[in-house]
Amino acid sequence: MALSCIAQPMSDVAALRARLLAWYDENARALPWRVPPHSGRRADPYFVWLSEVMLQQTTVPHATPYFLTFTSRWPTVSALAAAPDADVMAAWAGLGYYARARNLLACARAVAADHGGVVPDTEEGLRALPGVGAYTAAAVAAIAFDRPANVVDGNVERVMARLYAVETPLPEAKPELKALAARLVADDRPGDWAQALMDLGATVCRPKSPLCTICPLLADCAACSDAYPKKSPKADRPRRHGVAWLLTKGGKVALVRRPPKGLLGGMLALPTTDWRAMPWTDAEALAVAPVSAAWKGAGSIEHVFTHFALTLRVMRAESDAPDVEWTDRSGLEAMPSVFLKAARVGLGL
DNA sequence: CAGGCGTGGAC
DNA sequence: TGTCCAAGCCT
Repeated sequence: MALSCIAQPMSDVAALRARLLAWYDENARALPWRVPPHSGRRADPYFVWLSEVMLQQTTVPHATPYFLTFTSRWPTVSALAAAPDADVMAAWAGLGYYARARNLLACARAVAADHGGVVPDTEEGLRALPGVGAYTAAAVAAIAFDRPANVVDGNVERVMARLYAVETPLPEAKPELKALAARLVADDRPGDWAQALMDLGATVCRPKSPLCTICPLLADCAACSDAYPKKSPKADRPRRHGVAWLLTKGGKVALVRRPPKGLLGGMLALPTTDWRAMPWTDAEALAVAPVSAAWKGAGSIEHVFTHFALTLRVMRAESDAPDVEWTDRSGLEAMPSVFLKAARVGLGL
């Protein structure tokens, strides 16, 4: 991309805002939790909050079916608050970052118990809820309540870094990028402004191959390329090894509930050994098997988490066991993806 | 406050 | 294959 960039004076905030809002009027994405610009309606605060939590570090295509399932099954925050933990965790299975589901339920119950089932309408009130950080509080305040909050997510950081050719690398540049975004916030259409910036980042000012030739902020932009944001090098990812125990009884599989905190916390899972740097020999693994049985190798899977890669061997046996939950094949989908993959391989599916 | 915390898709 | 993510939050 070799466009010539002639950035406007930094003072011309009103013109920049007008250009982006006009672009948004024509190009706003239609999403299930949204209302179109100039519709005269506000989005349901529960829908906005739920969608924002699901979209944390998660793509729109991945989150959308979960959003539709949740809102169909639990149409209000009070309905969600009344749901059993196991139902909500199972419905979240596959979406990742399971602390979000635990906090989601805690948040819904706090809203039901402490706020009469009404989502708080200020950044401060929202920020006090579990799982609601600076970004989500600002996003809900702006989008659901039209408050002039500074909504800064990864999209907005990228747009600011390019608009102003910020040389500081991420994550160090975060405060600087947030301050640049704050200069553009105004009382006019704050919800649309926030969504316009994020839509621009998602569809035009993309991480790779930005569409600078059709960008409504081309004349404002100091970069007109993907040369920004600069990024600090990230640490490499270690590998760990584990063994998963696929214990069957007839057509059923034994599942356990993982401890409430930490990796995959609170989720149904296959029993496993520890996940450690050194691969497990058969003898080492069998010494810590959950039950004595005729364990046989049934394959292995690779799975990549945020901060390590896992090689998980699957050992299978037919037996009985105490303190487990027996599930049929359909119940496997209540597990995180790593265990679903392991179960499928072990069962030969 | 740097690191823990998932997943599936793009290239 | 490996690399880089995508609308962050919590401790």
